[in-house]
Amino acid sequence: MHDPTTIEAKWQAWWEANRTNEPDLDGAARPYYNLMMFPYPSAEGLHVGNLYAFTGADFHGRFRRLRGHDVFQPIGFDAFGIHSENYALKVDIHPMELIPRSIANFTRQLRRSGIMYDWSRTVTTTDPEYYRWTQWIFLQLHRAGLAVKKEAPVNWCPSCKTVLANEQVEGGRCERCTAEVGQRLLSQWFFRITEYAERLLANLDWIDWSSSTLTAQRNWIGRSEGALIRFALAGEGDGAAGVEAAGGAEGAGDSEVAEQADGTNPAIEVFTTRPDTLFGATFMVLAPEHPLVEALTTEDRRAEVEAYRTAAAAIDLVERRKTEERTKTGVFTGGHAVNPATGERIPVWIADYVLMEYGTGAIMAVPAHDQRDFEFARQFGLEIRPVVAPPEVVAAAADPAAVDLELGDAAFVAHAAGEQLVNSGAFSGLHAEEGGERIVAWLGERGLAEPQVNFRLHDWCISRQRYWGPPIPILYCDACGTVPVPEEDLPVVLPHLERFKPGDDGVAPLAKDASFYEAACPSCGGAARRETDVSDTFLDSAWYFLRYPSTDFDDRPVDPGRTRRWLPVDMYIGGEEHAVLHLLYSRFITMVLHDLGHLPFEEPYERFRKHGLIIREGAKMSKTKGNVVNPDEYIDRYGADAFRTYLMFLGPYQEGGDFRDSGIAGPQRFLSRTADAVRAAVATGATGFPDPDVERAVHATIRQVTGDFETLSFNTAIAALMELLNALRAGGRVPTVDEVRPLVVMLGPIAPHLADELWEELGGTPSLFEHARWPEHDPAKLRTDEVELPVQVNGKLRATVSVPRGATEEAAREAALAREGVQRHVADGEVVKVVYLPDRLLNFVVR
RNA sequence: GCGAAAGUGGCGGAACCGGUAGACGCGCCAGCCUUAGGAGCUGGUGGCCGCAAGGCCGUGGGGGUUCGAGUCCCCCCUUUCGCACCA
Repeated sequence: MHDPTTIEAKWQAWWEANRTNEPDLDGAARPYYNLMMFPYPSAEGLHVGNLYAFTGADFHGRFRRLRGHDVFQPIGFDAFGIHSENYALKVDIHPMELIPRSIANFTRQLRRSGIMYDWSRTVTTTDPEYYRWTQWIFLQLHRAGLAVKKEAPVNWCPSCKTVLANEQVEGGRCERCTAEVGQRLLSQWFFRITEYAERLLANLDWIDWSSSTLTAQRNWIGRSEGALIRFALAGEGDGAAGVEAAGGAEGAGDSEVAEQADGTNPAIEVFTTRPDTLFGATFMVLAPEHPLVEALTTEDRRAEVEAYRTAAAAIDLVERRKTEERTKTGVFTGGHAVNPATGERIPVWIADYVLMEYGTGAIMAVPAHDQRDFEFARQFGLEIRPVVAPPEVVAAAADPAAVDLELGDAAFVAHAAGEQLVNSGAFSGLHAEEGGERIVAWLGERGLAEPQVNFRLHDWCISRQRYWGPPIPILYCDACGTVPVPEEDLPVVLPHLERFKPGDDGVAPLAKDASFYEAACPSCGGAARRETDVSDTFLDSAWYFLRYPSTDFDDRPVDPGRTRRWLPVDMYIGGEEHAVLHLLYSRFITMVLHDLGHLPFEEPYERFRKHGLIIREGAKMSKTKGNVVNPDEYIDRYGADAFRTYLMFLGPYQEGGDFRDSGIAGPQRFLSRTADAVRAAVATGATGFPDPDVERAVHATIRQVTGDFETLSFNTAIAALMELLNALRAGGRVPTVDEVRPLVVMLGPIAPHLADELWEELGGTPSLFEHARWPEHDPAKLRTDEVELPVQVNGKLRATVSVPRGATEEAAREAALAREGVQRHVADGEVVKVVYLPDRLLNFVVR
């Protein structure tokens, strides 16, 4: 049993003294930027989940390095944000004191893990020299018109009188005082990421990412094609429940509608993906906070409408999104609008199932063909009128303009498989999809509709009414208005506030520090007030990878030369939990900086691979369950090499796996036996490949392991090396140094300390990672003269026979039939067919 | 509800284009060695029948395609994750 502690300390010191892990950023010939998601340095220390992620990325980086690349593998700390702030509040230690401690602890843990970090180029987001450039990025977006101020709702605890982050709301209640949480409108800064929605979506077609991550991004962006349709408001008495429009396209454009579309009377605009169902729109629904509600509401309905709006506003943002089991609620406003297709007066309701944030905040309700509208109509007894039907129903009807379609308990939503329009005037009988286009075109002539694309992606709210973040670099001046802080005045330093708790009065912590917010207007020199919100942590992490190669430049965020050489990132490995927000935001920021001329590329990560989640004995790790793995304990006990090997062996890296204490014994034995075998080989000094079977095993393993590393299949790579070791030691044989050398090199990415030690013992110049090359397999060495041919009868395996490579079918048959087990089954009937795949398989088909 | 992924021994997991299911490891069993220690070494280990040779069954369930299906197609069940009334 070898003692890992000594050699791990030895090699860590060696690597550091010789700057083994610090590539020459200006001279590297084959730069390879291997990025991993930098951690949030929690006070509890490094989590095994972090280490799992980093270890896999390190396997990849070290592999690339042994393949001849100059690998840059930096690390940093994402240290701003609500987690740190809340923890600091809990333990009552100021974050400016707590964070450096946590970072020191993380650094200690990471340094002993054997990961090939370049410690000379770290990035910490809370460092003013870093967030100076975070603020600079804000200013670039502001100047480009991509940072704007808008009103937006936040979670609001009426008892604590404070803004709450979504994480602080539990079951609709404040996690601290359990009061019911509501919403409040605040003026906040937004980045207009929606301007980039189309490009962010389009580029997903060519970047090389894990497919599930691409799907998640596509869904999040949520592009839908449809139409914007305008429904004129109907006056109190006019617009009889007319049906004349049902006569057809010509008749439908009644003068009243045309008149009202000219702007004298505001129309209700809706977005729909189903313009084909317009003739079935029997009512409308607005979001409770829709601006037209006021105007639409009739006197007799006012009290009820107001009550509903107030109640809706009191539901917090988190709860409102939880929709299961909620029955539809809503209130009639008393107002009406005109269906532009039928000319009918239809009632306008408000309901909280319509969201102000999506589309126009208003919908045309087609209960026959939308499940939500259907439920709402059933709830309130509104008309349900089918306008789309399956072709067989249409075929059976005398007139497609007057079809009676029976709906059961659900709306009929199909429309893309040949369904046809019915009860839709002149459009009746058309296929639904074509009908929809024709209806939009027809209304378009009157300015009542136009094709439109909508995204579910929202603009990115970056304002946080908290303390622990970079101040937003904006000033408000009575004379000059909103004034950006001049770039030369950056950073706007976050002051050391003793009392940084979110205010009892709802204002941001920085708004209580006059020495912070009182400033001179950079434009007129008069009194101005600083923005007191800080920015979202996601902004810090949206560009950290751009900074790593340029950390030694203090006069620019990114150095053009370094950036050209190292970026975009060659490989980014990280958790799927960041599949959407972090990855999308960093793509957006990169795209904007590209457009503004600061970067020569618009996609930051050429390849992204997600890693899986690690669980503990079948259950998620959590502090409350007490099943959290502390890496320190395991490294103390088994060494970093064995721990790394086990982490990557316990399951497929991209799917995650189950951590079991007992499992670590296997990898530990494997490393120990490898050391024994190598040392035995060195002791005898025998060279060459005396045994062709062993030589073949060496080459087969090289091929297998190389392929596995390419696809991040680390578990099978380790298994293949274990197999090789078993072959080298089979029957108590002692391997030669030549047999063992490729094993040691391939062990490099897995157990770097031991591999470097054994490399040295084999007579190599340290470090392995500087002087060894990944072995290549020789295809000629894989060939055998004899092959084991599986023989089947009717697809069932009956024997395997040894035949010469490339044997003819006759020869193979003869060899197979010579076997009694085959003969017996073949003799049962007549051989009607023989399937022969040379060197692979022989199958007799017997009837 | 929508989206994504996955169901294989006692356990973690292998299996490239359909072609010897269970590699590798844990655990377990037997043996060896030993100052019995949770060390090391050797061999065995899917289930059932059989002294054996060998046979039958077997990749969540049910159908199908094929000489041949863990792998492809259809239906169903279960689990995990993400989104959550997106019009």
